[in-house]
Amino acid sequence: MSPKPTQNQTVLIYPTPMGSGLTKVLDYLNIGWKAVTDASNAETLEPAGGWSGGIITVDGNPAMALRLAEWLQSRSEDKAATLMLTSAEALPELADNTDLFDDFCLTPFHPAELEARLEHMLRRTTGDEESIINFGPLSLNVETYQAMVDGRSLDLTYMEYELLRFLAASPGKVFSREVLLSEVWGYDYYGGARTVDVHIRRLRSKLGEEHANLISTIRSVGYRLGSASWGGN
Amino acid sequence: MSPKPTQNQTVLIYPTPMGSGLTKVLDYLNIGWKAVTDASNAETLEPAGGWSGGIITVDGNPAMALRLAEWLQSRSEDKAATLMLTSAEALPELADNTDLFDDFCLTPFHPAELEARLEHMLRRTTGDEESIINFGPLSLNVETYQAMVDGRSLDLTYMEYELLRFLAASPGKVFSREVLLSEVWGYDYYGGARTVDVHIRRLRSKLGEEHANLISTIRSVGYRLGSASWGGN
DNA sequence: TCGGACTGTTAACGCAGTGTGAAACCGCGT
DNA sequence: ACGCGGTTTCACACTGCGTTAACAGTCCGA
Repeated sequence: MSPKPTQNQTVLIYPTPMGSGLTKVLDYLNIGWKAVTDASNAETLEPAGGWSGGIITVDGNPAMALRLAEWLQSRSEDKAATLMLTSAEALPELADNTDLFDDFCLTPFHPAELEARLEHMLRRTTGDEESIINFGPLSLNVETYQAMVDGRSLDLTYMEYELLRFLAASPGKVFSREVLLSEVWGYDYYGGARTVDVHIRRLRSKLGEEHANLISTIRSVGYRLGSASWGGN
Repeated sequence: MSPKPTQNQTVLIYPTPMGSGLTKVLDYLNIGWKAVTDASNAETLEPAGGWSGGIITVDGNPAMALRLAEWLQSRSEDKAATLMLTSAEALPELADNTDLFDDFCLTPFHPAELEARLEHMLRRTTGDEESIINFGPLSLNVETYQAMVDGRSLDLTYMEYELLRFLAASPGKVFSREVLLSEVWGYDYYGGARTVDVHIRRLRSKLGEEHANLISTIRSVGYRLGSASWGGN
């Protein structure tokens, strides 16, 4: 979909401090990161949307590294994207725990290699799934009934979700209250037009102050997803 | 399928002649191989069971290497196990065709690295008939009908197991009660929708207080495996 | 044949979600 | 400045949905 996904992902780094080579690659790929010292630390530092993946160095403290990998694996419900950094000497350590990570990279690494592995891995887990509607910072997963803004997951009720989904299906297009009532609520629904207003309001408030304007009001016409600057269809 | 594949597998090697380092690793892992010169050659040399995978060197003739990888990919219906050998210079060439292979290894390679990658890859493709479904702290062994949470084994009844397995097969996806009834109970089952609720409840209670929220309710839609928010809630 | 485990049904209950009215608020034209 | 139609916001009542517990039927092994 989006050519260069505005990386809202944050990967876990172990240990701290991290190598400068790693920093450069992550910066270049525009991947957010946080370095942690152990599992409990990883828990407290966990970003709102959860860890997108992890880059864990084995050498130094293999036991802790493996424990972290395991924790990360069990933590994330969808497939965890974990990459292990290891010297050739520590490789056998990994060979026995091949199910704790997705990929590994020998140190010292060639930046291009790490880059390629990271891109490959993150693309994989970001999952080019279908049935995902994206619109600006908004992202609706129709299968899982989950909604996100800026990587922060929203907790929407049924009607709110349906309404937002309908609007997002035709971004930029304006819908009158009558149309919304008949399309979202049901063809034979008979109710006051206030109903729509209130649901729009609840949506806006859940979107947060900063994104409330994602839904714009067209006075005496109806509502629309997207601000005026967005070219509709 | 095959629990421990007594290596009857044959992997495709390109180009010929191959490096002696590669030979050693393959011999050590007891993996059969045949070296080919091009795609048509690969077709005539193809073993009875088909290629189990490929190890393709990019440098020298990148175009042919990519063509071979593509051929191999299209040849095997399940995911082809293709490993590319490449120098750091030729890496960008690969980065644009990331869907043509499974993994790559920089040359000159450390034998232990190649060994680890091959094992990981081959285990993945041959043994990917993993009869174990993992989801967060949950783990279902389909063959033995055992379920575990946090390493603690659950004893589930038949229906409970079937239901949980169905949910775990598509983690995160929401299923309506009707779908669950028809998919889990049977195509022509006619019963109250409450039946699903009750089984969900029994599952939750067996999962224990701490993990009851593994199954989340989507009001007026259905149920889903996975907590409401992707990270902490 | 009996008994226990598994499965499905029913009904009561609590509550989140939803809809409604009214009041405050705003933009816009006169 | 004023007033009007429309919109936002709030509080409240109600409905429908999910949860839960208890019960009845069924299957299967001892």
